[in-house]
Amino acid sequence: MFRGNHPTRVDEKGRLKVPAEFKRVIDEKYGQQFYITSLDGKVAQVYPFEEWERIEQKLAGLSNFNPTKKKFLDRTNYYGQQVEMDGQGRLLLPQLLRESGQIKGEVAVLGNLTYLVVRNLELFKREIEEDKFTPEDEKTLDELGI
Amino acid sequence: MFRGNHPTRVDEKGRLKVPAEFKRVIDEKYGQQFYITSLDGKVAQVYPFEEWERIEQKLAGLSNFNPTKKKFLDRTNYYGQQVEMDGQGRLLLPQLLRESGQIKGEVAVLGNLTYLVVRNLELFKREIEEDKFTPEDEKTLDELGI
DNA sequence: AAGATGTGGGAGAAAGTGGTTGAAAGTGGC
DNA sequence: GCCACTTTCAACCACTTTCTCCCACATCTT
Repeated sequence: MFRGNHPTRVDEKGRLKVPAEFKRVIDEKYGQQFYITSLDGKVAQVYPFEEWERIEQKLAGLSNFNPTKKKFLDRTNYYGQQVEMDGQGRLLLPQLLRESGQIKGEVAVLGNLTYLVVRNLELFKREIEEDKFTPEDEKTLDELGI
Repeated sequence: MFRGNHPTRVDEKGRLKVPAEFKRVIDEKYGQQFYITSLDGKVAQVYPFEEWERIEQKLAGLSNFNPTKKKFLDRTNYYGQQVEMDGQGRLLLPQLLRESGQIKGEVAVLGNLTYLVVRNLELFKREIEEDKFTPEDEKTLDELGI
């Protein structure tokens, strides 16, 4: 399971260094193959290939004419690419995603249990500053006892 | 199995360079023959010939008077052509399809498991931007645990 | 200080591109 | 119906660009 935030950088060739913390989890549980995609073009989602296959299996249960399935696959196909980790533990991010999400230079790599999320650090920071907690948010958290 | 998006271009002669990633899969599992067709004229579907034959076999099980079969064959015959990959790994796209789907210049080649989908990159991008996820879509995905 | 982690860059291989030539198919006239 | 001309197409060749792999150095951590 991936957890937490490890800031790192994407070099000029578009290679993402997988933080050592996450690398350990990968070496333990997964292979070298990944599926990198996105739903919105803003953040890259990095799935160990085994995890992505599980999602495909779940989708397989839906009709091909299900509009949600179509939208989901259109997006993930548009942004997606299967990539292999190199000997230095780096992943080449698809060019389309680097451009649309400005995923270059300083980025945040966030653990999201079964997959990793990569996003431009500066944009992330700005989003957090702008998206304040509302009273409803606080109420929701209260009810959960957080 | 074909997966993900590999943007490429169709040259002035209408030749599609098969992205190396997909080429590897083809060399491994299939021959040099393809059947290129479409159901809507907007996107080209590129089947390794062996896969297309499987579809034909499935259709063979239906009556010739089945209206769905008739429509399907009318369309795929209208757009379809059998083509062979050249020594440089390129496929000549049927002219009809190049025109009706504006499949020229920058295109996306999308893996769709057993076949490839080719579509104009700009049109694809526009479609994704316009076709937003609705709250119902999110609910459906939630229920699947995605 | 030594090992582990992160970074950059260069050489060679692979992928991608464009053009030319010869063959084949199509067309029209005799 | 046959022949000759025209046009299109497919195969091949050669060049350019990109990418991948690997090496070496820098920096951080224990």
